[in-house]
Amino acid sequence: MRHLLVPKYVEQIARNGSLRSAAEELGITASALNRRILGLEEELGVEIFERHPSGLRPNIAGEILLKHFRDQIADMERVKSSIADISGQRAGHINIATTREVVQYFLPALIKESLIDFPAVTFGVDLLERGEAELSLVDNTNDIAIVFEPLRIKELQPVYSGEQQMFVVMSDKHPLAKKETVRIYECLDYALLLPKRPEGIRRMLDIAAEKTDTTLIPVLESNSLDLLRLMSQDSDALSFCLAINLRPNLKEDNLVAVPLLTPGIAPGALIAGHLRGRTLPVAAARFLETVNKELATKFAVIV
Amino acid sequence: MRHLLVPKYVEQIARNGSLRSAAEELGITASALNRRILGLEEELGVEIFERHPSGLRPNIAGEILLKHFRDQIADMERVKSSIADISGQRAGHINIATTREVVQYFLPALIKESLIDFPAVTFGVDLLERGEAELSLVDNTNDIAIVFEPLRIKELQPVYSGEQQMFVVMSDKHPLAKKETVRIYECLDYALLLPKRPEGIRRMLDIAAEKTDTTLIPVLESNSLDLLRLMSQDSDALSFCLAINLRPNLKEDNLVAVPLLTPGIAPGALIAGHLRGRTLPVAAARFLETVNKELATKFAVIV
DNA sequence: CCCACGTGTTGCAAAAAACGCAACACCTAA
DNA sequence: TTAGGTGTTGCGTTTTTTGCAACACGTGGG
Repeated sequence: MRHLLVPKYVEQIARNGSLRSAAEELGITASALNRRILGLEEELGVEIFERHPSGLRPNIAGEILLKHFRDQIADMERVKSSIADISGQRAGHINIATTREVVQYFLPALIKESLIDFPAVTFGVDLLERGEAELSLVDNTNDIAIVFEPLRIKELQPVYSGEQQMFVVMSDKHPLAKKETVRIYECLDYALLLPKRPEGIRRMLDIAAEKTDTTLIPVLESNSLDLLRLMSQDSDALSFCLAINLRPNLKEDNLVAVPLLTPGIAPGALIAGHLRGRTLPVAAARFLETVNKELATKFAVIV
Repeated sequence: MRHLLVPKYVEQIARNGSLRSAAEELGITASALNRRILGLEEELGVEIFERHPSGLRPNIAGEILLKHFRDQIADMERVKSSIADISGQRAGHINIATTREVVQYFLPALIKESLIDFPAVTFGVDLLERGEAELSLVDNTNDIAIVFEPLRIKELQPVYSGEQQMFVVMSDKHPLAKKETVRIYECLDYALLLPKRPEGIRRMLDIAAEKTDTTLIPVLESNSLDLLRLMSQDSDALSFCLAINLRPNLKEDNLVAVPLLTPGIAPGALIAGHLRGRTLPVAAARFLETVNKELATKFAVIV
C-alpha cells in the first residue's frame, strides 16, 4: 500500500531503533528515510524521535503517532482482507503467537486443513516464551495468541478458554504405567524430565509439588519437549505433558500417558484469543473461530 | 498530512460523486485524480468505484475502504490534537452539529468562553434538520452533536442526556401571562406561532395536542424561532420554546414564558454526544465535557 | 591517545513519480 | 443534433524522491 509507506517507515525505525538498519530492511538508503522523517516532523510541527548517538527513539509524541500508525497498518490489512473476502477470494495472512507446549500436534493439523480449503490464506507461527506471546499482540506483530496460563490477560481477549489436564508420560513397562491416575508424590521416586522454568507447564508442576511440601529435582531440564518425551522411552524417567500436546500414537514409541492428579490445585487454562479491542481481519477471525470450535470439542470450556 | 492524500481524494470523490468536481475542490486536475484512483485500484487488485456516465459511485469494496479512510482521517486529527495537547498548545478544530432549537443562546456563550481560554481551538457549527445532525457524525463531517429528540440513537453515544421543559412565550399583557403553568388546550383559543414540521419541538407539541384530541392550527409556521418569538410581542399570539432556548432577558421585549404542562407525555430529551465507538480528538472531547457540565448544572440529567 | 565503527545529516545530480494540458470516447437531456 | 456532463489516455514538463558520497558527532577498544 503506497500511501502507508510513511507509517511503515516510522514503524520500522521504532522497531529497529536506528535509521540505517531500518533503511536497510526497507530497501532504501538512510538519507531517503531520514528526509521522510524530517518531512513528517515538519508537517506535524513536532519532533517525533529523540536523536541519540546510538540511534532514534520515539518521544512521547512519537509514541502516540506510532500507536496510530500501527493501528492504521493493521486496519488496512483488515480492510484488504474484507475486500478479498467479499470478492470471494478469501485471502490474507495470519500471524499466530504461541508457546511450545501448545503447537506440537494441534496447530499443524488445523493449518494444513486451512491451506487446503483456502490456499490464498498464508500463515506465520511465532514460538515465544511465556508472556511474550501476549505482548506480541500489542504491536500487531501477531494477530492470534494460543497460550497456556497467560501472564498478561488485560491485553488478551479470550475466544476460547479451557482447562488442560496434565499427563505423566513414561515407558509402558514402568511400574506406574498400569495405574489409572498418578499423583505428584508418586513421581518423586523416579528420575524426572522437566521443561525449563519459564514454561507454563513447569510452573504448574512446581505449584503442585509445593502443595505436597516437596521440590521437583529434574535429571534433565530442557525446552525441547520432544527430547523429554523420547528420554522416557526405555527408561524409568518420567516426563510431563499437556492433554493438547499428547502424541496421538504413543504406543508406537512404547510409551503411555497417565493423568496426573493435582487435588486442590486448579488445572492450568489454555487460552486462544486476540488483542482486546481489536477487530481481526476476516481470515484471522475465521481461523480463530475454527481453533475455538476444535478446542471446544476436544476439551472442556470454562467461563 | 501528505500521506493521507489518497484517503482524502477517495473521500472527496465519494462525497461529490464525480471525479471532475472532486478534482476541482482538491485543486488538481481530473486526470491526476483519475490516475491516483486507478493506481489505488491496481494496488488493491479490485475496483472500488462503479463507473456511471453520471460519475463515480463506491461499490461494496469501495464502501468498506471509504469507511476505513474516513476513520483514518478522523484518527489522524485526533492524533494531531493529542500531540498538540501534550506540547501544551491545546490546538484543534471542533465541528458541532446541532439544530435551531438548541444553539441560540447556549452554544455561543460556551464557544466564546473556549475561544478566550484556548485561542488555538477553532470551531465549526452546522445547523441541520432533525435527524441530519446524527447522520453527519457517521462520515466524520462533525465531531459533536447537540440535538433535541434525536431520530437515530444507534449511532449517537450520549454524554449528556436530559429533559427539556417546554415554555409558552407570550406578551406580558396576555390573559395567560399571570398563570403559573399552562396546558395545551388553554392555548387553542389564541393564534399559534409554530416551528415548522421536522423540528423536534414541533413534534412534541403535535403529540401533546393529539393526546387531548385536538390539532394545532398555526397562523404562522416558520423555522426561524426568532421570528416566532418576536411575533408574540404586542399580540395575543403564542409561541413555544425549549428551556435551553429561552431568551435570558425576555422582560425587555415585554414577553413572559410560562411552563407548558403536558401530563402523560414524557418531556423531550436533549442529548449531547458523539459517534458511538469513536474516540474524539482531545479538544473536542474536552469541549463536549464542558457542554455536559454546563447542561448538567442548568438542567436535570436523566439516565 | 587515536582509530574504527556506529550513529544522523546534508549537497548535488540522476531517476522516478506526479502533474497539467489537450484530445478523445461515451452518455444524457434539451 | 447539439451542448454539457462524465471518465480516460498520450505526451511533455514539473516536482518530488532517491542514491551516492561526504561530513559531523559520539563511543568503545587497543
